[in-house]
Amino acid sequence: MKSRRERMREQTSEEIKAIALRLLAEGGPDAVSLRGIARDMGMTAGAIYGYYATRDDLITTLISDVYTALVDQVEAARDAISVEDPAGRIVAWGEAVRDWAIAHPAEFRLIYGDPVPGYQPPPGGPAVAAEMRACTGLVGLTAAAWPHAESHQTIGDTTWSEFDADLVAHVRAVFPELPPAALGLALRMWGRMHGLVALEVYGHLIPQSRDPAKLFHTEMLDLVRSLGL
Amino acid sequence: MKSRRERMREQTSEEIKAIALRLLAEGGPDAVSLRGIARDMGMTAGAIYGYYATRDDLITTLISDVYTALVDQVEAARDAISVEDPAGRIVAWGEAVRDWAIAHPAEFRLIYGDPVPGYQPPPGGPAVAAEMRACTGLVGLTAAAWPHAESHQTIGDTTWSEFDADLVAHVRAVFPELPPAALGLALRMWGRMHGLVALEVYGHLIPQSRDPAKLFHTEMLDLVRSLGL
DNA sequence: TGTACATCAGTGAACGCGCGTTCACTGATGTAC
DNA sequence: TGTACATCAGTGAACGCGCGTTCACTGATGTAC
Repeated sequence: MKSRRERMREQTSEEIKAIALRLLAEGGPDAVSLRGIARDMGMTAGAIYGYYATRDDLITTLISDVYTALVDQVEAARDAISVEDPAGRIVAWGEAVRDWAIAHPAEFRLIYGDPVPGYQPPPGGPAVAAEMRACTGLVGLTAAAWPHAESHQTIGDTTWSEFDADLVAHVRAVFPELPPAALGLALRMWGRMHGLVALEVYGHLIPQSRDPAKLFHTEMLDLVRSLGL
Repeated sequence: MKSRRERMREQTSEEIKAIALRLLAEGGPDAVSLRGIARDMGMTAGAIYGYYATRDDLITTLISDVYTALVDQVEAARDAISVEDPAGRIVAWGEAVRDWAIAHPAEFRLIYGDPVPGYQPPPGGPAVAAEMRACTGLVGLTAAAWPHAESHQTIGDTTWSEFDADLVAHVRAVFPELPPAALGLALRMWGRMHGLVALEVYGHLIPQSRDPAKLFHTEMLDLVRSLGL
């Protein structure tokens, strides 16, 4: 049973994060400062140290939260499509990534770009757990598509040693039948989903394309087609 | 005939940029400040205003220079391969992008990420010219591959209206035979080359892959294969 | 129910820092006679 | 060649700013009797 004080603490802690995200969305990475957050909350900057040990601590929490939200949404989009339709699930995953990125460009930059001036991420990265989930999600999609995709890939010379040992152990435990080339394919799919979205979010696609959504959709269709689905 | 003073001016102007780039490479975006540059040059911060009207002016010049250097290198890599080998030229282009990015990660971030805290790019973007060159280069590669690629693409419902009018005018002038779907393909190729490189430069691939170079190479081979080359 | 004490969230002032930018100036370099 | 003047690159001090972080404190909220 949480005391009133505990509940208040949690609420304030959440409010700090919420306002930090709002400042991020409104003013970009530079706008996220302890003083700015405190100002917006009607507090003193020093008060935040009652909730986060340091500015970078807060940023790390933010990145982790945001990455988790992204993965939640992307997994949900995938699960809205039947497992009988691996191609649909891949496309849904990709489209969900883009939809989220377009809806939350500042958060996308926080995760995949330079987060905030002077920020030093903790060893292992600020959002290992969420990134791992994203990665295994992609491997799952690849595994489902592999029966069709295999014949379209050059699998001969790919070895497990090209990948991180922990990742390999995990993948082989969950999908014992999968060859190393499939893991490579999963990472390449990640790159393919990331590329156009990153270009668009950072403003490099807008001068060229009037319909980035369609461009991305075409790319996703081409992706599943190249998988033989 | 340039006077001695003029030559000195140019030299100092170049030195400012060179030191800014060194600081960027060594200390990240936050390290690029007029005071930091002046300190490194043994000058006063105010002296820089004799060369650049404002900090953002300098950054804009920097971005433009760096983007130009990238495009120079990428075009050279392409031109090292015979026009008889469109697939080889595409792969060379992609590999050159990655090689440059890995050799100059800070510069890559300057171009494709958030450049520097507080930087406000000029209208039209800081490196329109270089980006246009990159874009037309990709369209050229696509045009060369189109005879083989066409049958592998879904071209039916792509229209010119999905793209920027100026870009379309330029493309149609240079490659009158090319359909709109080819322009879409060029942009998607851009995304495909960008994705894995961006992930790697920003540290999202390293925890997973021990050999990102090979992963990227596989992706490029898959790209030309999917073009029917 | 009322009082005495402990907890602890938040204050406000201060610290030292580095930043972009301005400006009156100095002193070396160039030019004209 | 030598002198008088003009140009102009760079100085150094100052401006106001916002930042992260610390710390002695206040005053409200909770707890124990």
